[in-house]
Amino acid sequence: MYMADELTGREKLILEAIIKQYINQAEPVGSRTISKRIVLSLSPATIRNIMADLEEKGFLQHPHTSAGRIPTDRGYRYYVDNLSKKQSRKKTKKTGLEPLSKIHEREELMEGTCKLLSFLSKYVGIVISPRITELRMKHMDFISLSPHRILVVFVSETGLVYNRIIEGREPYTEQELKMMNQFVNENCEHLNIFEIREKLMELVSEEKMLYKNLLQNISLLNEEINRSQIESFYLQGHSNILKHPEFADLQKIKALFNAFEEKIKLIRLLDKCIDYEGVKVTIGTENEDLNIRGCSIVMARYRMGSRINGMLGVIGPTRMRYPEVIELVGSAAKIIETLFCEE
Amino acid sequence: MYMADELTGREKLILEAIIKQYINQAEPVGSRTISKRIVLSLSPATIRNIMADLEEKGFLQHPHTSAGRIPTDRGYRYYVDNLSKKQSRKKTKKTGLEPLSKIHEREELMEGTCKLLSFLSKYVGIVISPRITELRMKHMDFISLSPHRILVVFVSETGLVYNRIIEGREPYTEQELKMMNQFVNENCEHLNIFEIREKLMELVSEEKMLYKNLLQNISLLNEEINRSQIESFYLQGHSNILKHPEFADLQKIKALFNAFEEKIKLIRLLDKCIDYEGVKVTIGTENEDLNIRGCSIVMARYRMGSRINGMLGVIGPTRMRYPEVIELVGSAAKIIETLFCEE
DNA sequence: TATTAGCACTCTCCTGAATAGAGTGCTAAC
DNA sequence: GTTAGCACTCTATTCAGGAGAGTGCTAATA
Repeated sequence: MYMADELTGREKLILEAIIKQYINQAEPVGSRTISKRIVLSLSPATIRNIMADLEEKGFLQHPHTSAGRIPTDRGYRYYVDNLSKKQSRKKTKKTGLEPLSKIHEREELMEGTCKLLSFLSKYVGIVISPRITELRMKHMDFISLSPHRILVVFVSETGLVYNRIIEGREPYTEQELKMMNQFVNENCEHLNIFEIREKLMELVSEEKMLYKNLLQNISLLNEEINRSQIESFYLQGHSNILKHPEFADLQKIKALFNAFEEKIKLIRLLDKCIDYEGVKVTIGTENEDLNIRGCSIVMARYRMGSRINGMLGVIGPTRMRYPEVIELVGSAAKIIETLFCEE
Repeated sequence: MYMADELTGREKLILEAIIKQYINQAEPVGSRTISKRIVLSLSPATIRNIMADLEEKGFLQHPHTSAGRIPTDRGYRYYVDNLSKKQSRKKTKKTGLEPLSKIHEREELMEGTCKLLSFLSKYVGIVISPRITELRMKHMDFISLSPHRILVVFVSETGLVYNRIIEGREPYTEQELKMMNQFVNENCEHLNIFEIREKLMELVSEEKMLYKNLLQNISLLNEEINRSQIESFYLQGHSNILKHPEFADLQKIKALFNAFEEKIKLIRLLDKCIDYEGVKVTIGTENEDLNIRGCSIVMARYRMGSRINGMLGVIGPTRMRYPEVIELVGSAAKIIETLFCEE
């Protein structure tokens, strides 16, 4: 799939110059421009020859005969993998993410991170909370709302709070709830939601019938767990995307905004980076979702505690300021990690 | 401001016909079209005369000399107040909101309502949860996360859950927390968050020093309360708005999407309907926010229990299917109310 | 052999003129 | 009061022409 034709030093230099220029100006880059910009003093004619070579190899393309070149997705990929890395870590200057360290509440932190990602990148920010299934219990409450309905509050060791209402066919007694509460909080610390369910099973087999109704409905929790993933999804900066000239076309805007509203699809798309160490960049057609063609995604996962994964990142046009955004996303992931670890 | 010139029966009929036609077709309406559509058999020339009258009175306008008429904001207002009402309640046919009655969890219900509002209206749906300050306590939990941080879970009588983390300068003991927990749950049922704070004040003056640190920081809750309003705000159907021809202009889209991202401003805008009984319609320039010019808002508040107010509604172009949307929003408010009352 | 200058060629974008079409406003007749 | 007729206005579309940007190729040059 990925042809291994290496580029000469000069080709690399020119490819990089073209991409940088295009990222800044959003217009096809001509040979004259590069001839002037570049350190090597080469005439436009020479540049043209090299450009033709780069086009043949699939790194550049031509909107039409008499226009300059623009990078292909493959061109961007080469740039991200081979050309942009050196400069990316110059000094650890201000990232702009500093305000985050003052937030101590999950929802607020997630939303705040998302806003900052969008604000600093000028693209669209995404943050996904850790799944509840990855969290270990610190405290759990079963609160009676009505004889048929229990509110379950789950607090993780990392301080994240999830709440769900479960609805049963049979009524519960306050008595039952109290016992549940006590049992779970005394016996289930450090367990995740599945393990807690196991423990409850054991309890029932010991003291049969006492919790019959309760347990029957605890299994409902499982269905609910899946849904909770959707709720913990943050997307910010929709209007940012409109500032970029590649989205001057109404059709493209529509397609993209449709994609943004299908949270479930987006989550699936992003899930693919969950095994990836570090910042993952997905460029244009590397994404399967057709509505997202023309866009790149820069994502990183973050860990909370032992193996608790959430994700955050940025979506923008393929013509993205990659080095800057990659660093931003990386820093954000690190900040979130340290914020939740220090407790 | 609002001139009281009444319209003749014929003028009303024609104004209504023009507005209906324009709402459907989104194009300036000519005299020929109306002449054919209308029950009265009048020639285009006569219609033109009446149109000129309506324009003089401020109900219609002319994009340019040789175009048909389009309604002014005032025209829409007259239509909504005087013309559209008769048909609006024909039969209580299916609203499409039925799936809501199966949802029993606050966040899910709010988001689901918002999605349905947007889906059924084809405009943008808005839902605002009740303020925590309006809610009465059913249960409250103070859970220790670390010596300096307490998670406060507040469950209202209506089953809404809010959680906040408060951070103190002085450390708390588990002991103190337990006493707090017990005291609040035994003495503060049915109270709102402010009243609970009062009660805690009393407690401290009785048993001085014991809860010193705790109380000092309970006041922090107040700051947090304000912020919580922002979190309970749902907006859905951004891409719907792009389907309407009045938003073919990129500038308009940008302005509107900027408005959508400034949640706080939006909330303030919508707050104005909180004292209004029934469904409130705000048309075009009746809104102060410049970014929202060209849009109408149809909102209704809903009550949960005694005086607990939330709001829901729809934002769309001034060329909106008012009767239908007004009925939709009204039904949605009623459904939410009954869902939370029956417990 | 690599580089460069020169030049014809291609394609886009902008402008202005011409034209068709929709709908009005006015006048005079019914 | 209503209507037919007609001149008029304004928009939207199409088409041709010209400027501009940038290429691709060829032949000359170092």
